[in-house]
Amino acid sequence: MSEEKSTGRRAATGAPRPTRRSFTEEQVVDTALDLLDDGGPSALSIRAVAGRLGVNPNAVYTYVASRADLERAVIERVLAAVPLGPLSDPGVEWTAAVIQFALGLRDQLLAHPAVATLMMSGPMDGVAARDVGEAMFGCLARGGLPAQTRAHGVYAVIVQVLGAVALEVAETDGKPPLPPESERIAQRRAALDEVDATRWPRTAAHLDEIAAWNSVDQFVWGLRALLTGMTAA
Amino acid sequence: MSEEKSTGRRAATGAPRPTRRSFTEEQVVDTALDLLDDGGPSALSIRAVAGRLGVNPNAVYTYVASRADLERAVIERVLAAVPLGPLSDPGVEWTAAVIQFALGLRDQLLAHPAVATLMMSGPMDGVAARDVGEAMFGCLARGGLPAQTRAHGVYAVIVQVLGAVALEVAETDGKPPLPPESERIAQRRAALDEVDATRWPRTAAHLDEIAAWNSVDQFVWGLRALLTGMTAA
DNA sequence: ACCTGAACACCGTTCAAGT
DNA sequence: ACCTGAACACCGTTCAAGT
Repeated sequence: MSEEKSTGRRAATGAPRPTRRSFTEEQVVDTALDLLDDGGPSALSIRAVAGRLGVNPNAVYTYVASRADLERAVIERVLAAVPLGPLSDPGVEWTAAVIQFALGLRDQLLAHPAVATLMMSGPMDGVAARDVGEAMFGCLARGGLPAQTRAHGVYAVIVQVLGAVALEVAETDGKPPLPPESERIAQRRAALDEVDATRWPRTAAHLDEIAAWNSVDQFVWGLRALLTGMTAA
Repeated sequence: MSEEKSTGRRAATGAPRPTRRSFTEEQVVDTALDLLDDGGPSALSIRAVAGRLGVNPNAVYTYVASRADLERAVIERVLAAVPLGPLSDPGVEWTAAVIQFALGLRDQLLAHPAVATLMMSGPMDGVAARDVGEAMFGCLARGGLPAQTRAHGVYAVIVQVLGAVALEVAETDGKPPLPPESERIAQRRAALDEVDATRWPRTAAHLDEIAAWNSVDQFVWGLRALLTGMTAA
């Protein structure tokens, strides 16, 4: 109906021309996250996103380059919501700060369980991941750890935290809200009744503790052990 | 051509009748693992397994209940090949035994990278996983750790080991053999050149160390820190 | 009991065409 | 520039039928 070239601008202008997109990339990513939260890991697809937005499947490719690209964006979105404040708060002792941060990261991932799985299956090199690393480096430096220990320590903590959350989430259907901890432990405990005590006697002697492997207590215990060991080294 | 009921046996006999299966479940699982090794994570499908076996897609359901079931079987198969000997060798100091076992598990998973990812996305409650847990319990008991510490410690080690391997593998294409460590580190180092030193100064100060996060050295360092911290507690 | 053949309801991605 | 429409080459799983 109107003249497309009415502005008469050319490529000489570095600024991108105003577009007439129906959505923003943020909306597309939000939709993807909604799908994951509503239906678990298998609910995310380009076609499902398109369907929820009311467009043809291929229209999604206006906003993301591929399904993998969309997944990266969702991960970034969730990671960016993790509180980093504790790590740079000079009033909090550094190991307490790491634990507080780790609990916040865990909360965020348990709120979007399907994303936790996604995070373990691709490189974490986005802006939000960098921010996390940077804040961790700051915290360990504040703790007085020598440079080498700092670098090893930052990654060891990330491994412990993401590993624990991923294994925790792997036992759920990936749809938030997850059952409360007590319920998930009880379910594990019930399943452990099937363990053959003749074949795995030492395991059978620890059924209650094993059932609680998916607990905050275990999470913090592992992290504390790691932090203690890092400091000793 | 022949009489199907020639034996005349009935359901009263508990033993299953002899079958005329074209394959064994083991062959099907082997085929699945071959597909993963040849083509990475996305290469595994029921239809691809069927294709490689030369049968119709649904014939695969004679041997596995579902795709998820097949994945569980593949994980079990890989996990069963991890050497547990070190953990029960009384001649090896217990922390050295854990590290030796962990390196063996890492080797096995780096040889089948796609399986490492699979392992983080489902519950690990198979026979092979139980055997690993049992051996770990034995090792930590031999180390003289009190019962409570043992239970926490076994899981913390599993988290650290599987978390590290999963993140390591997540940066590859999942097809063995993976490039040698030096090459993978060099590639990470090159990518890190893009890091904005103004925005992430502490990160920028550690580019060489961060590039080496995917190394055996880092792997052992994290594990040692954890073991040290566990002993102190 | 185990296979084939056919079908259902999906995928990600690409291409050509419209506006 | 962004959308529609159509297509290609896939999925997991189910059902009915053959042997």
